Amino acid sequence: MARKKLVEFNMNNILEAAEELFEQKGFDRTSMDEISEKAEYSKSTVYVYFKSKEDLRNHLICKYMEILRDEARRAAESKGDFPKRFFDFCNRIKVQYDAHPLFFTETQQKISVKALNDPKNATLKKIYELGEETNEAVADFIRSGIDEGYIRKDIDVYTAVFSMWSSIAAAIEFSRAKADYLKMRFGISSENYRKRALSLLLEGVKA
Amino acid sequence: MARKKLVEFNMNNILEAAEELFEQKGFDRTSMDEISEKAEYSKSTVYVYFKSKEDLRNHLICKYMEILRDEARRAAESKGDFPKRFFDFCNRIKVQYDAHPLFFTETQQKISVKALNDPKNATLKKIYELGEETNEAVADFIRSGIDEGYIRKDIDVYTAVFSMWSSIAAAIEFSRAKADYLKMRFGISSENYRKRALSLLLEGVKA
Amino acid sequence: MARKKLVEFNMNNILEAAEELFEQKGFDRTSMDEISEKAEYSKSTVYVYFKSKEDLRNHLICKYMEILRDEARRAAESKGDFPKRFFDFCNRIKVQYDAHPLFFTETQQKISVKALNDPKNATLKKIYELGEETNEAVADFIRSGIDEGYIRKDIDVYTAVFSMWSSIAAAIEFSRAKADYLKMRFGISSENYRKRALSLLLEGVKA
Amino acid sequence: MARKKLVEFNMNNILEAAEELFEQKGFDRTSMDEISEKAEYSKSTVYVYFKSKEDLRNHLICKYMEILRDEARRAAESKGDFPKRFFDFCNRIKVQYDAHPLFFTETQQKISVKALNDPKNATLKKIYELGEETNEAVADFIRSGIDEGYIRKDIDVYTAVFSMWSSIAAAIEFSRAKADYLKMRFGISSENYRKRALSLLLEGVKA
DNA sequence: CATGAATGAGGATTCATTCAT
DNA sequence: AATGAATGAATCCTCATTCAT
Repeated sequence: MARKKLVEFNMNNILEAAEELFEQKGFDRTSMDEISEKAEYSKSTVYVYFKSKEDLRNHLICKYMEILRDEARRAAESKGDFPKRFFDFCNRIKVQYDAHPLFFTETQQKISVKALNDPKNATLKKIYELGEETNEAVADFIRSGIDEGYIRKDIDVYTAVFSMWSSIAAAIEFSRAKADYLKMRFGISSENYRKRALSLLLEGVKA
Repeated sequence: MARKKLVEFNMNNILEAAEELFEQKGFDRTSMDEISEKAEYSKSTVYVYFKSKEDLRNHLICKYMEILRDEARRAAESKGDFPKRFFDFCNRIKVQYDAHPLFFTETQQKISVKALNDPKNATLKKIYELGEETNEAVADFIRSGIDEGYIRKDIDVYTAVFSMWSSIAAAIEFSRAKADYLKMRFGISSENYRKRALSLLLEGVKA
Repeated sequence: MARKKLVEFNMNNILEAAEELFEQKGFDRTSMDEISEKAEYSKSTVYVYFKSKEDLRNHLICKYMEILRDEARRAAESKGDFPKRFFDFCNRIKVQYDAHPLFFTETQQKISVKALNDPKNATLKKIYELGEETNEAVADFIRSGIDEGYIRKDIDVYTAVFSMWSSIAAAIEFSRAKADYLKMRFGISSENYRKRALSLLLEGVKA
Repeated sequence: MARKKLVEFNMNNILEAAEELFEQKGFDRTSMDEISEKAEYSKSTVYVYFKSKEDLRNHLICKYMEILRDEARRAAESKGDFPKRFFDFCNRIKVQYDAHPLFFTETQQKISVKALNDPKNATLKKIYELGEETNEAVADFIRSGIDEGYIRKDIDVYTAVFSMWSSIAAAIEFSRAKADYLKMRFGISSENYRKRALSLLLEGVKA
């Protein structure tokens, strides 16, 4: 029905406004007033679609987690030699991060705790599930590197999953947060730094 | 003078109260009322010592940066084989992180921007300088690893400085944030995970 | 018609939900959302049947007033010695109060004023009329006590009507509101207290 | 100190404004905005003096309870024949009720429950204590009527305390709430009605 | 130096009600 | 008849900061 589409359309408008503001000023410093104004709905209408500010954030996290899972699955299923696939994956993640600056920050929070505290919240549950699916996909990706013979066999897959993931995130975030500084102080471009840093990571798991 | 000591004493009391609250509830969610109450000073007295809430935070960052620089220098000057010194360094950082959960979060912010915006602010200037001193010390540490022959010669020192540092931070933070999850889901202790993740990092720079 | 029955059925469902909520949380603290949810109708449907929240309350008052009038008439027409009939009446009122905790509160409000302000409101008019019918019935009841010789002849009937009625209400309300307190502090049961208090009232009109 | 007096002065101004508004529009329908405006303080200042709207109400209840206790003690200590003292007491209560229309409503609530739920709240504790002191004073008053021989000896004192008190309240409230109606419908003045109703009550305890 | 008092400017959330379908 | 959507107006409460003493 057109009904359903309209609802989705409205929700997306609000989510987009919220996302942009959260990115600019941070969650706590963004007011529902600002969100509703930016989204061009009345404040009460925002509350029709999202139970609370926190709910709004959780929906965003959900969106990020979906992207993340999809990228991870895509990487796991991709073909080619491992280093190439690794850099491809990192680049795609970088693109997402550019599009959604809160991508990492929000994605790495202790959602599990939240979910346990409020077991009725469907969004939180979904976030948890998406996390599991993502871990599995990244694990598959690592395993394919092992099968290929690029990654050494004795590595602990899940340690690698988390360690790689958090280091990749750190490298991407740093390359962006300190882009100006890196350029000014060491004459190195953000992209260049990122490549080198990711290479070091890759080196760490090589057979 | 006793004057000076008293001032320092009071400032420390307030800073400690603020730190504890920022750690527990986050900066934005902590009120000056709560800080003054916890520190057992009147709210106005807090304003005598710190110009604003933001000023309070900057003082804390300064403290963290000093710790960080000192640890980095200590690592650079330490003796022994590189892997041992590396893990020693990481362990000491971990101890600091346990003592100050905001250690990384606050330390990695884009202070540089702040400093440029408000060039009169002595605290911000100091933070910037401490950052430079720390980088230098970590660079020395990496160089000593190269001299020793453990780290490969062709590595770019400053890439390694930042990459190592952000990955170490990521590993330590993750090991703590997800301790329960790691235990429950993979039966691995936080400490154990951290060791493995840091080994991977070390592997990445090995000659 | 089936139509009419359906309408009545729906109205009753809504009224019951509203009553329960008003009793639990008070009129002002109950929202139309809650009422519609509890009644399992959409909020807009509630507005189809009742013009406003106030209208909902007036319908409830009407219901209470009808009950009250019927009990008063029943008392006036009952047979036996006056004290017996008096306690019977009080007991039945008590039963109604237990079933409808707002029975007294709502019933004793200054409806008359409301009615004068909005002379088009049929519900308010009905409330006023029911009030008059009730007074008449209670007056008959008192007169029957005089005829029987139990109540002294020189009493002013309408003073007795109102005085008795408001004191009975006070005794019943108090016996319930303070049941725990009476038990704990004086070891007297709610029912026992009520009997004694009502006896004192009866004593006051005895010949 | 002048300090303390100023504080008390401010609190009283706010309390008076709140009382007037609560009387006019009811507790739930009165906003903190209105109170602060009427009291001519900023809304935040109101919150400096009273923790919440509920706190404001509790302070008012406290005030009423003090008045009540004082009147009860005064009655207990008064001299003369019992009926005279009884009517004197009722008249003084009536004066207080005229001055504070919420006197009865607020005074008769189930404070005990509140107090138990929030044992740290000093105001609630005080309300409870004042209630006890009042009961004791009214009991003394009844006992003095027994000693004098006016009230019959076999009466249960505490039943009489509560029954008398709630009936007196009911009579006074009714005489005022329905003053217009009584005049219009039965040609009897509010005062006249009250006297008769109170006489009936007195009759009920006579020896 | 230390503090009590006072406040303007929000800030999240609620709610009765209307309207188009 | 029944309802989903939308909202303006409130509502309670918080908070960083200033100022007089």
